[in-house]
Amino acid sequence: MFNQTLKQEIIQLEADFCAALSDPTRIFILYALNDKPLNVTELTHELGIPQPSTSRHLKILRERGLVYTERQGTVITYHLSDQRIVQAMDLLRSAMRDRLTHRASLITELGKENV
Amino acid sequence: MFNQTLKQEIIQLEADFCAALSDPTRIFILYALNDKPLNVTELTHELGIPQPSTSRHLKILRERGLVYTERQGTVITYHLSDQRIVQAMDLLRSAMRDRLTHRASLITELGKENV
DNA sequence: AGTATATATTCGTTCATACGCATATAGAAA
DNA sequence: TTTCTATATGCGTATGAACGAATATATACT
Repeated sequence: MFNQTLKQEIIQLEADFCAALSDPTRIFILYALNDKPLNVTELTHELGIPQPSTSRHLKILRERGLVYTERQGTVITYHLSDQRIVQAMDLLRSAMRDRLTHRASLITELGKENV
Repeated sequence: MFNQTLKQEIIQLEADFCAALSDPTRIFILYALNDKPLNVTELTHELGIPQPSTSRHLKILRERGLVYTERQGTVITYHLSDQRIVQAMDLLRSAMRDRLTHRASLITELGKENV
C-alpha cells in the first residue's frame, strides 16, 4: 500500500522525465548542451526557431531537472545537469540502431525469398 | 542538407522511442517484461486495468520496437526486445534519484539558515 | 458450423502539448 | 527614468494521446 503508492510515484516521475525527452527539439538541446553550455540566444540560433519556443522548451527541461541555469547579468546559460541523461539517450539510440539493422536484414532476406 | 535531414529523422525516431517511455503504465510493463515474458492476460492482471487498455499500450511499445511478440495458439506472449532499454531507464532513474537527494539537502541547508 | 477464450480495434470524449504571435519582465547602461 | 538587450510568459488554436465502453477478429475445440 505505502510501497505501492511510492512505487507508482517514482514511476510517474520517471515518465515525466521521459516525456521531457520525447520531443526532437529538446533532444537536440540536450545533445548541444552536452557539448558545451549555451545561453538562450545561442541555442535559438543553433535551433533556428523563435526565441520564445526555445525558452518554453528550456522551461520544461529545467522544471524536470534535466538542465540547470547560471546567470551572468541578463544572460542565462544553460547546463546539462547530469551526464547520465545523454548516456541513457545513447543506450536507447544504440538499441534503436540494432533494431533497424535487424529489420533491414529481414527485408533483405525477404527479397531473396521472393526471387 | 542530406545529413541535416538524416540527423533530424534519427532524432525524431529517438523522440518517438522516448514518447513510448513517457507513460507510467508502459514503464511498468517494460519492467515487468524485463523480469519475465508475459502474455496480455497476465499483464492485464498485473496492471489491474481493462484488457483493451493493456492491448493499446502494448501496441505502442510494439510499433516502436521496444517489445516483440511470440504466439502460441491464441495466447500472445510479449518480450522485452532489448536489455539496453531497461538499462537506460535505470540510468535515468539514478540521475533522478541524485537530483532529488541534492534538492533534499538544499532544503535541509535552507532550514538551518532560517533558524 | 457454433462456442469459448485471447487479443485487438473503433468510437467518442477529455485532457495535455506544441506552436505562432504578441507582450511582459529583468538587468545593464546611458 | 529611459532605453536596449536577453529571457520569459499569455493567449488562442490545432494536433495528438489516453481512456471507458462496446465491439471485432483470431484461434482452438466440439
